Amino acid sequence: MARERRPIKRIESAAARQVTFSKRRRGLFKKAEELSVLCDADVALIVFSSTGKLSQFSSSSMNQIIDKYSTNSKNLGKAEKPSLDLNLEHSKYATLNEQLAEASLQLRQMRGEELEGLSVDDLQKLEKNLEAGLHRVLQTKDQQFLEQISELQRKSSQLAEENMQLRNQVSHMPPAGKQAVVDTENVIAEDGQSSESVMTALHSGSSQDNDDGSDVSLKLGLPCIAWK
Amino acid sequence: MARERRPIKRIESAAARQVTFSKRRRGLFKKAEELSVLCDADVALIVFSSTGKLSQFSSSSMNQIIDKYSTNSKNLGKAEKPSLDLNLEHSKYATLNEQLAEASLQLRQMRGEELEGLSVDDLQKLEKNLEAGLHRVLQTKDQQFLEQISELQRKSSQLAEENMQLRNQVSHMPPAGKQAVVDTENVIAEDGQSSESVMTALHSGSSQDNDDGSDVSLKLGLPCIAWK
DNA sequence: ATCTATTTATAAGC
DNA sequence: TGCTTATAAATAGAT
Repeated sequence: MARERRPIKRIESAAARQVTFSKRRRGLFKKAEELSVLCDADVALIVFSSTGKLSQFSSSSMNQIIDKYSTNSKNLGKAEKPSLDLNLEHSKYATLNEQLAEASLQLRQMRGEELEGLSVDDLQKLEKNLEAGLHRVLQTKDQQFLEQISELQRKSSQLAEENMQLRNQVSHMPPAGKQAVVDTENVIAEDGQSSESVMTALHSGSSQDNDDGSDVSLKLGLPCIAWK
Repeated sequence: MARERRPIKRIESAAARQVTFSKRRRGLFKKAEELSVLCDADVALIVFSSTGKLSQFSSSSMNQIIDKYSTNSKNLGKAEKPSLDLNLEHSKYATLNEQLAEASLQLRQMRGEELEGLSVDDLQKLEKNLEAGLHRVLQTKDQQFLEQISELQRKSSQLAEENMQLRNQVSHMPPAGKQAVVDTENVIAEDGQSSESVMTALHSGSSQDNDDGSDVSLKLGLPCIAWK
């Protein structure tokens, strides 16, 4: 990253290694902190230099993060670290409990429960939040519908084209002789379907939907109002 | 480091935060590994995203480094933790953590964030919940408005009545002489105000609102649309 | 995810 | 270590 690229290999010169260590360590810690602040992440960084010197950074309590890590990575059955004192344990537990209670209350209130204690102002904020959330949910749903529709239209076009080709093929067949091995499943109605009727084409074709194997997951039971 | 410097402050937009988190996390992990290789350092990096997801890097065994860290940072031997069911503690803790994570996710989703993984069915359930919640919130708000209106009307009537009595009293006063000790409170109105004009009565009377001391908390700044 | 304009990080040299 | 500078990387914002 500088005058010349340095290969990522162990630096043999102890002096150069030490210099690079200092510079890069500073950069690494800076980036660690920036990540924790910018993205509201919980970050713990422990570095032992080759001489054994310890440096550390943690966005919150190092012990707390390590504990969360141990729990989270479910390396259970570790007799390793009784390092946390009981008070810390308890306060963490209490904190979690509080957070959970708060989150639950918010959830219930968003569902319209336990609104008794709220002021008109609180209610209006809640209303705004709900409307915003509802709006985003509807947008996301619409987007999914549109994607499914596109996919269906693509498939329909493809089927229609196949149909056309098959029809063409049929009309060029010798009028008399019956051939034993003709796969009648793919023979198309003679009057043909217009290109506007893709949905109809799709439905009539759905019973023979053994095409390219990709899966269209439209669920036909969905409310029609949403399609308007 | 890019088109524009980004202030090192929490990124408010969840989407932008997620994008930046991904990019910077990758960079951070890369730098951590480079440091460990170039400088022969022992590095451990633990990152929990704001959504609680764990990422980790360690140049050797994570447990080994954590162990080394505990030893190194705390010579204060704490052999005290009598591991009273450490596993039980951990599982309770883990359960709480899971519940909190679940509740947080639900909250974020109700606010319209992190909808990416949801199916159309999920989205429709969410939509129903939001609509139901919104409906109840609106009902509650309306109810509070109605209560405030009733209270105001009650007060208005009362004021109107007092007003009537006072007016009556004035009209019965002898044009000239002033009487000092007459008890005017119980004099009856001769020509009262019609009962429809309570609001007018309220407004005209508000400047002399030194009545029984009960408090009407209507906030006049509230949006009028809500009153329709 | 991919593409750039910029900002940062940093390798060398002192 | 600290400073300077040329250059390699990282990355913010847009696509």
